[in-house]
Amino acid sequence: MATKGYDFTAIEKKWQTIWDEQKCFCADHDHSKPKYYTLIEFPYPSGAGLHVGHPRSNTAMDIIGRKKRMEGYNVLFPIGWDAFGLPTENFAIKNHVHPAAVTAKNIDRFRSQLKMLGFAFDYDREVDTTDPAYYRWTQWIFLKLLENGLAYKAEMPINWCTGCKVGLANEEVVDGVCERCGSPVVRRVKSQWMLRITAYAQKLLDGLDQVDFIEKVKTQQRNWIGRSEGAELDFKLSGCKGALRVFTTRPDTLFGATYMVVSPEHPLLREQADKIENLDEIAAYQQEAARKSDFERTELNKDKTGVEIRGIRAINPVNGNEIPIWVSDYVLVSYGTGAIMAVPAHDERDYAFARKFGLPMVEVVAGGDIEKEAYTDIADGVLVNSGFLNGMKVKEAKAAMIDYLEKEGIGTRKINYKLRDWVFSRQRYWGEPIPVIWCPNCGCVPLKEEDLPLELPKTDHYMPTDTGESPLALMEDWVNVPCPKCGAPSKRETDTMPQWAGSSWYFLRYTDPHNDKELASQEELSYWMPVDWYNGGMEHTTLHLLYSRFWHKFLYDIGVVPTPEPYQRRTSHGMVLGADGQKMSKSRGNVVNPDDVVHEIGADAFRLYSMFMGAFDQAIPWSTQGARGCKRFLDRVWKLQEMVKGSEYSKELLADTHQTIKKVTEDFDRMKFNTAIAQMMSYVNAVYDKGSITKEELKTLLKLLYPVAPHITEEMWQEIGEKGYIHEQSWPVYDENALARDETEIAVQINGKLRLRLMVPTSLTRENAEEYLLPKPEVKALTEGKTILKFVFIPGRLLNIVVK
RNA sequence: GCCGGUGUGGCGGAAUGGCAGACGCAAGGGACUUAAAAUCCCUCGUCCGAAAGGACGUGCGGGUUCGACCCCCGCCACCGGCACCA
Repeated sequence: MATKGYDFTAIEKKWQTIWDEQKCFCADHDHSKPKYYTLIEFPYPSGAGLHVGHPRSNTAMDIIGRKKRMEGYNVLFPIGWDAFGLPTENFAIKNHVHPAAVTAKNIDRFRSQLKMLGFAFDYDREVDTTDPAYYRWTQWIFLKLLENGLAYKAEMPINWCTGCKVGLANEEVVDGVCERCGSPVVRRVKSQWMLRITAYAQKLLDGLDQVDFIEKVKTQQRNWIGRSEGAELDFKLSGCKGALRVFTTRPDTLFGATYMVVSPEHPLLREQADKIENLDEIAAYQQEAARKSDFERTELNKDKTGVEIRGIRAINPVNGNEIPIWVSDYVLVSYGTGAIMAVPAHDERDYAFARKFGLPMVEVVAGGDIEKEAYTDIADGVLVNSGFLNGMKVKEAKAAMIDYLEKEGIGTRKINYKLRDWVFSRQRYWGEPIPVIWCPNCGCVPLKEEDLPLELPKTDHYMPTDTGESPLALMEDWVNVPCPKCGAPSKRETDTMPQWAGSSWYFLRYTDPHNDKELASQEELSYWMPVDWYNGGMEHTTLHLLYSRFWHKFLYDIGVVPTPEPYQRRTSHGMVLGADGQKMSKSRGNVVNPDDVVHEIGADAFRLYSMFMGAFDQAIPWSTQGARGCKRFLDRVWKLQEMVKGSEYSKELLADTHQTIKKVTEDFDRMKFNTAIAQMMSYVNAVYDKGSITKEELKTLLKLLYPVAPHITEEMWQEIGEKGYIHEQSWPVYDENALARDETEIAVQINGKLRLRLMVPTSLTRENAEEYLLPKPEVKALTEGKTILKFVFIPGRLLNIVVK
């Protein structure tokens, strides 16, 4: 459909060239002005090009940044490329093109698409995570983590993707399949590099109190970290030596522990193998469990499975009862100690398990009916059948039991976190090489800082291996090196880092992107950090956002960065859905291409629609018709040039003009872009009703609209004969006094029902309303012959008279 | 199952204790035009009514309040996240 109106193609090209050539939006190196650092999640340059959803976040922060510049701030709004990653590698494998070549091509495409949309990025500060000059510092941070005991290698059950042949972080497994390739994920034991994020669990939790993140992000992070308080205690074993250690949040129910459960991967099963009488049965169960991911284990939870370990039993430390030990996959090896004491009377899962296998149950908290269900209330219950705890409330009993356990040396107070350490290795080519060497004499030898970056060897052998080794393992020239310490023939680590590595500190590099002495200078970091406003998707709340806070806090602790938190404010945008209300995807055929949209209605209209389509934090379906409506609005704005009469603010529109400045200013700061735009539309409608606009009014409107639609407003600024650029102007301010009107319309209600609308003086207050309003004939007619019980007046809003 | 979010016209949404439906889309009517497009103007929640006007109306059921889309209690549906987390 051909749309007429202003020539957006020529105008947008013109201004993009001017901005680019004159470097209008490069952050100032002069630090005397106050700074403002706006950040978007840097894109992964996929082969599909920019998605129609990208502009939503980008435009929002572009608006904030452009407005902040007009308010006198030195704004940093950088862009870069999160370019390591599996899709690129997979594409390279499939099409026999080197990942580096694919990446370079994709970045060029993304850059030109972003420029086409007119974002005010500082292109002088572009970063690329695959550039050795960048990942040199990613590797440097890894060495620091290693040096500080936060990186370690561990043999542990990991999620093994049967498609990618790599270990995945738990966080990367979605619905039991690999987040990236969709293949089933199984459990497998492998030696992996781990990062001890759990050491920062409490700091990550506490830090949330100091930042301005939207509440649901904080809640999600807190839940993810999952702090719980309880006790860790030992159950002695009968039939063999040793003890079984468990974590419990309900030490008060210890008298009710009637059996124990260990996870299928629990070391007890190996250590006590010679005592266990039914090893075959247990081995079969272990094998079955290994095939299931955590998700499947939980999905099948309606029918609990398990095997009793015969030959060893446990002794309840408070009453000396000998109780059975079971193996079941409803207990996870990765949480707590991988073993539990089961209190079926007061835990739903234990209850279901005990019912299925006919295990005994002892009520130790009175208040429920354990014949019907587990009684889990912790507020009102009173302890029974529990020796010295009898008669206590749950909270009191918990404390008393912990004291007892500590006194008797059975157990200790313990805080546990749901958060698990971060599986950091990938058996892939397209990632940062982990800079360590394995020496037969010295063990793990880190590279020296001056030997960084350890570059990815340029090779065509980037195919994954069936053995699960990294492709780098096959490159003998690269792998075989002398030990830096003793000179003995050694081998390089061949695993690479996950994509999350490069994105965990990129916001630091933006402050000083060309520094080849340190990741960024103290001077630049102290000026720019923290990021003032970071917007991104909810899907990154628990992965990227938590990982980068962890790295940042670590860097703070070792004195590399000046702030304990990286981001002061975090907001989130809603997804852009297809026109059918479904998630956009190639297979559904509902994908909208930004190139097509810009071609038809221009970048300004696209930006405008992205912000107008609905509440910023909600998912909204795309509507091509709706986007055209925004183009129509810009055409109406363009034609205002022909309607200019007079210079200063006109009396007729004075209140409207100031109201618009106020509304737009406040709504932009609150991310209520849709209502800010609606206000400008109403203002333009009012101008059309009046038939003319003054020069000052038009200038103000253009400034307000500029952050959303920068090209058309720059052009009109010039067209109406103004000097300089609109982006150099200062943001309009409103005058509270000018908002005042003499008269205002109020609603008149009788018993809460709307009866009429009335113009009254704005000055009318609660005190004088009754004597002014009651004698009015319109009001009198409504109250005729009735008794007035109550008179409610809200200035400027309404009058409600309660009558009988 | 747990946690979070959402529920308002034909559609996207607005109103966070005070006139429900701003703004936009779609639709219908009109003007301009040889005609169409574009543009401009009007109408546009449902029901009753010729109209004036009235009744009903924000997922459902209760409650608080002079007054509830908004707050409280109990449900339902959809979306998202997490999950035998002991």
